[in-house]
Amino acid sequence: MRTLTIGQLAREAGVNVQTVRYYERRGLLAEPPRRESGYREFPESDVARLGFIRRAQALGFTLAEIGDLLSLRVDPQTTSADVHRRVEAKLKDVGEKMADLRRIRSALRELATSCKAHGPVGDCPFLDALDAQGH
Amino acid sequence: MRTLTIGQLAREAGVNVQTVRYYERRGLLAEPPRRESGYREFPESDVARLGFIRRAQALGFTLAEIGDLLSLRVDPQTTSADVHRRVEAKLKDVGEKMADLRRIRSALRELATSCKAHGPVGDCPFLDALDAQGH
DNA sequence: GTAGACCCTGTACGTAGGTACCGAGTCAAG
DNA sequence: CTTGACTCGGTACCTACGTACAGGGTCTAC
Repeated sequence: MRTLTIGQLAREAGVNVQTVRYYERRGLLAEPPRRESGYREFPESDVARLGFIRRAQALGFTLAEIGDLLSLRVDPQTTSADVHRRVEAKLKDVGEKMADLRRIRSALRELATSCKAHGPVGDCPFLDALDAQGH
Repeated sequence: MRTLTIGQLAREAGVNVQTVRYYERRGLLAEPPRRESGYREFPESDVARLGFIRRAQALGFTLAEIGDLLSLRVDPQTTSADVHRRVEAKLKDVGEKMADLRRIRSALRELATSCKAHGPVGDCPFLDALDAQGH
């Protein structure tokens, strides 16, 4: 299997080298094997893993939560029921985020179509829709 | 119209007083009128505005982006076409976030149903689905 | 008219998530 | 076998987003 140095990994994932080391310290990336010299040899799959971390982050998950998400995959210490409970909790989070996004989206759409109608702007108070609802 | 002191606003919105002042400095809340004494008098609508800010933040928008979103509503300096362009850009962001959430959700669901099947956990490498796709 | 809760400004401190710099060792190409 | 790019670990620094504290004025209920 092809392996990557930290620099190659960072370049392919679009993050910087220090960030990779930081994630390793935080436990988001497994500690990779090393060459004699001490150079890390990352599996290629870590490119995708970094991509996941970045996307999850952009959705407002903290690194701790992302660690949770990633650890859900294999963790021989925990029971099936336990995993299931954690998955359900994450699904609830995700559902709430989706609902919020849908509200923002529909307000933006309303803004787009309504303001298109009356040429010069000036009063397009449609984003108020966002404020009004929920929580 | 009923007005709120900073403490009342903070309590109703579930944030702390310093945070309200911070948002005001950042331009996310309009500077409210003051009493003789210098006490701020917030309109009640700022409760909702704070709620919006918090929800948008939980979706990974920065305060600067949230400021953008909020300023889309009324800004007499800008043209209709300009607003429209900015709205479209935000819609694109939102669409990408939704897509990412959908992927996370479907991976979580797969994890939930698959792991339920084989009692003791140990190897449930389904979250890999997340890594594989996109971007 | 005073006690306790609240507000003012200003500045300092805290946390999450990186990012940069250092001195030293490693690697690949010419 | 040297040169330039890369890597190592360690520590220091930075930005975004708050949060706390200090010293002083205000409000309201008794």
